[in-house]
Amino acid sequence: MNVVTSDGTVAKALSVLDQVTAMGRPVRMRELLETSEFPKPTLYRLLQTLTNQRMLSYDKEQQTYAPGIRLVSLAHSAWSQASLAPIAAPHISALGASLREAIHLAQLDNGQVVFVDKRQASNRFATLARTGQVAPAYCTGVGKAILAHLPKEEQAQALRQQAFLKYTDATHTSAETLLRELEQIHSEGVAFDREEHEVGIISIAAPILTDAGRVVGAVSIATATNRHTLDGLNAFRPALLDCAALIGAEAQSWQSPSVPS
Amino acid sequence: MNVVTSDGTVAKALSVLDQVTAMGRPVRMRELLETSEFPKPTLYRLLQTLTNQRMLSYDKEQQTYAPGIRLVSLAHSAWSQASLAPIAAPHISALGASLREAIHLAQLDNGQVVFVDKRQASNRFATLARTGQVAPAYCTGVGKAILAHLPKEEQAQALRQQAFLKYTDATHTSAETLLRELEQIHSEGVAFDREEHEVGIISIAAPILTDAGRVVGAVSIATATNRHTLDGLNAFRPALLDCAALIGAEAQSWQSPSVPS
DNA sequence: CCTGATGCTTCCGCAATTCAAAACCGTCTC
DNA sequence: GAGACGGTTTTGAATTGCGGAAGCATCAGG
Repeated sequence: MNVVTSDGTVAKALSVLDQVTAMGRPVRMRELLETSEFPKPTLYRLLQTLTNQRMLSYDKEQQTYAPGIRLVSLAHSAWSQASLAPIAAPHISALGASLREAIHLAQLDNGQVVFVDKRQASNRFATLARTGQVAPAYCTGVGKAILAHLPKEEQAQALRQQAFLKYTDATHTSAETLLRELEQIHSEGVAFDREEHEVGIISIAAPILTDAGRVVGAVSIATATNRHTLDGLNAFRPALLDCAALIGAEAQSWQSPSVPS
Repeated sequence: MNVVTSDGTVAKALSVLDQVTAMGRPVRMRELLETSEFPKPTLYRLLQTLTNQRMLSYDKEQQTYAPGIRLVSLAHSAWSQASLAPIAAPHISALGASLREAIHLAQLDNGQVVFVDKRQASNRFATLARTGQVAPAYCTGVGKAILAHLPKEEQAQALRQQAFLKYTDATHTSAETLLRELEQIHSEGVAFDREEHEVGIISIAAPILTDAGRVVGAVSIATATNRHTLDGLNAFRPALLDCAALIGAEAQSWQSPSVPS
């Protein structure tokens, strides 16, 4: 069992891909070079390869690289196979319809929370736009709900991956205080986001557990402080837990994260 | 300038990734091995690498591989940067609202059409394109609209990539007949899908052209034969062309496909 | 024009990765 | 217990990837 030995060329290529996508706009090689750990010709070759593979698209005029459309089609398969979204869809739709608030469905990936589906109460157009977005686990309702129900080993691993940046006054800034809350969440069965990620945004989240007791994701009801108080969110608790239970029952077995030490 | 020399390990890894996603369900190594061009240990190593990189997820119980959630988050960047969707969103929403039919927004990738956004008017035909889905170019409205407006060189390249499988009685089965229709589409400005991909489904599509005259995608209005006739679709032509023009105007410059010979 | 600066691209010898045959191991079946 | 089947590991050979250094464009300002 090899350990931290990041495997080969593929890893390097993907790291470059990550870097490009993270920029959030078309970038020139120069800009990447500043951040990159790779020397110029290597970076160049990797960009070439990724472009050939259509994972990146290259604008000849501007000499810029941007994520390629191939990723969109790859993600479709991933979304419809590897995510809870297809299974959960009817349930979160029902939940979203019964109470007029935003519903989020999220899963954990590499210590981060990935939103795999959303239901927006007000405008039903913005839904897909935000699917796939990532957020830190330690300061979101869904993130904490998942973390709290992770097996010890994996939880420790995940906690080590948290950055503990202070987004707001309420953000946890250390593993210790977070861990204390996680224990409480574990016993209570729901997690709250108390404006920890964004001021004015609160949520109540419940973990999605399989029969075997494994967490596979979380659902949350998110709202704004000018619409509800934290205490007010408690009213949603039964419906939320119900929804999470229904999804969990259908998500029979699920792939394990399989993260090596 | 090396030509068909598919570049290295990254290409191989991605080809395996493609193969897994194409299966549409979790697969065991054995199944992949049957189709794969790689010998067993090589395939094994590539799967390992992809799993380590979280591009695939591995179910220890079932010993199966499935697309990883990392793809979903990667795609978010791709979708919001490399696709027309963000720019086109308001326009296709408007179009979808004014007439109650399904709107599709698509782009070309490697000879295939990738649906980057859609608006469903009624829920009746949920089987239609989901975001990220791919379809052949030669037998869809959007596909033909794009092909018809491609520069000669790229068009020839794209035609070579078509499989010309006969999905229905109306499907083109050769480049010759398709090319003839493409010429007509080019002069007319819109393309029709005459149940070429699926029986009972028709559409009218318009290319999205930049100021420079480059085609960057297509919009279509799709419906069922029991709701409209092909002639009936003509009524939508002005609105569709209008929408396409608006999107094209905003899509200033766009990355070129950059596919080597 | 030249000249220097910047940033992309190519060369090329060295070395590290990748490759795949063969052997090995763990299960499941008869 | 023997045999078949899939998955995993080993290992030497060699293909590939690597990256320093040098080569080009392009664009300033002199």
